[in-house]
Amino acid sequence: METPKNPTSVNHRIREGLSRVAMVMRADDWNRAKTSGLNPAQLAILELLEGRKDGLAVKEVATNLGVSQPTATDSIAALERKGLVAKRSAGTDKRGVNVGITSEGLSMLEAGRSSQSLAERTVDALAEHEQEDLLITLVKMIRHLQETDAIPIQRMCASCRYFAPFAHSDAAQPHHCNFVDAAFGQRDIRIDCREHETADPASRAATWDVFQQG
Amino acid sequence: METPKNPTSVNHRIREGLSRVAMVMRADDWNRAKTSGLNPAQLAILELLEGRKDGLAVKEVATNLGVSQPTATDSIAALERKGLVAKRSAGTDKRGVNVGITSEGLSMLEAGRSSQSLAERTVDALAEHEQEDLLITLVKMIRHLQETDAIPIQRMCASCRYFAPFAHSDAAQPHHCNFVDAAFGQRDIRIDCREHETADPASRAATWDVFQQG
DNA sequence: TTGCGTAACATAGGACTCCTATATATATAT
DNA sequence: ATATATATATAGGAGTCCTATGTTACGCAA
Repeated sequence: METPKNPTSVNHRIREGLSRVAMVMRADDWNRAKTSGLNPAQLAILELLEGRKDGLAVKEVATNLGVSQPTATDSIAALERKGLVAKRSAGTDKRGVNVGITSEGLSMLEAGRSSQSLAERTVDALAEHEQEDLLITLVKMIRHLQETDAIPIQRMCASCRYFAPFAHSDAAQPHHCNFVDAAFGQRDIRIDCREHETADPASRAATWDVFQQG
Repeated sequence: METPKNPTSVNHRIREGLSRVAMVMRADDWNRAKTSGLNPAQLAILELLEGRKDGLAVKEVATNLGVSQPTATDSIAALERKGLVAKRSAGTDKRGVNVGITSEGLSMLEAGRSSQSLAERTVDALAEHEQEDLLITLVKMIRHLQETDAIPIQRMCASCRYFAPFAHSDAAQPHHCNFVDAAFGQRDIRIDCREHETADPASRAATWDVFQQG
């Protein structure tokens, strides 16, 4: 039994697996980014900003990407040089800036979307029910990270005030979104919805309770 | 319906989720690595080499980490300066080298294992059955990547000649490992087993068929 | 056995990531 | 008002990561 890190732990093996998949996704990101003269960090910022028409503060970019603030400043500067993002000063607070994607940035993203990525094909190879389970599991992991303040609130149904889980008896479309006022299913649960509005902690907890029972 | 990338696609949302989790793991890796004066790339190499007492070629390090060969050379050189890995020339072929972890490298890894990482706690927060499902899903994804030659063969049960899936009727321990000659369960499936020996493609396919039915 | 194509690794050059520490200019609380 | 806290920028440094190219060394054929 000469074992490096308790290999009988499911936890450890899951993290090995996640690392592997993450590695592939990172390599994938390089390929996607490279074609447009970018790198993964810059591409990530562009994609982050795509869904936020009001822009983000430098600090928000940093926390969303899990890097330090100076690093975010660095990458934003690189994108600025290329004309893909632009800074404008944020409303009242004269210290803050608002980083927004430019139309050039949007076109660049659009252009890179052509071919199917390796990650995309890999997920496609899973059975439908596996995809659904994986999505829900990821939601649970991300929610846990949010609620323990490890990462900022993500724009998921789980933390959204418009989300009404299991509001319908229809097994295919049990949930309801009060923003678009429509029923939807497990596989339609959002990870990053631009219509998201953060609910207060108490109602988040209540909603999550209901969701978990399903 | 002004949507960036077909948000109705489960595939896309899963990749959003995986990216999020990957990001957290990367940030986590920085913390783990930092305490020992390393960075994630160097830590990854050290961990890769830990399970390979015979060492790896530079090229193998590169493919296993999904980076270019010069990048692998770079990082290996950084580790060499710190005395954590050592190169010796590979047997016959005088072009090749064998990169192996030193005892200093092993101690460094051991020292960094103390505290529970964020990723670890996140996986722990999942229910047991969810952990098991996630592990199996990851195995499927990685296998798909292997079989399509996107990544080199990983040391998983799925590609191992010693793996006999569903050899027993016991629902808790249906599989059998012919290396240790013991039964084991779904949650014990290995992602990176140091006893792995690659089976030939035909028997891999047959084994996988059986495994998938379970 | 000379020679060509190929394979393994190293080097060179360059753009950037990413960190910590610190400076600068507000904002806010006391 | 004054101290403290916040948002961003700068400085400095190690190292990642790429492409392109250089060195050897292998292996097979003419």
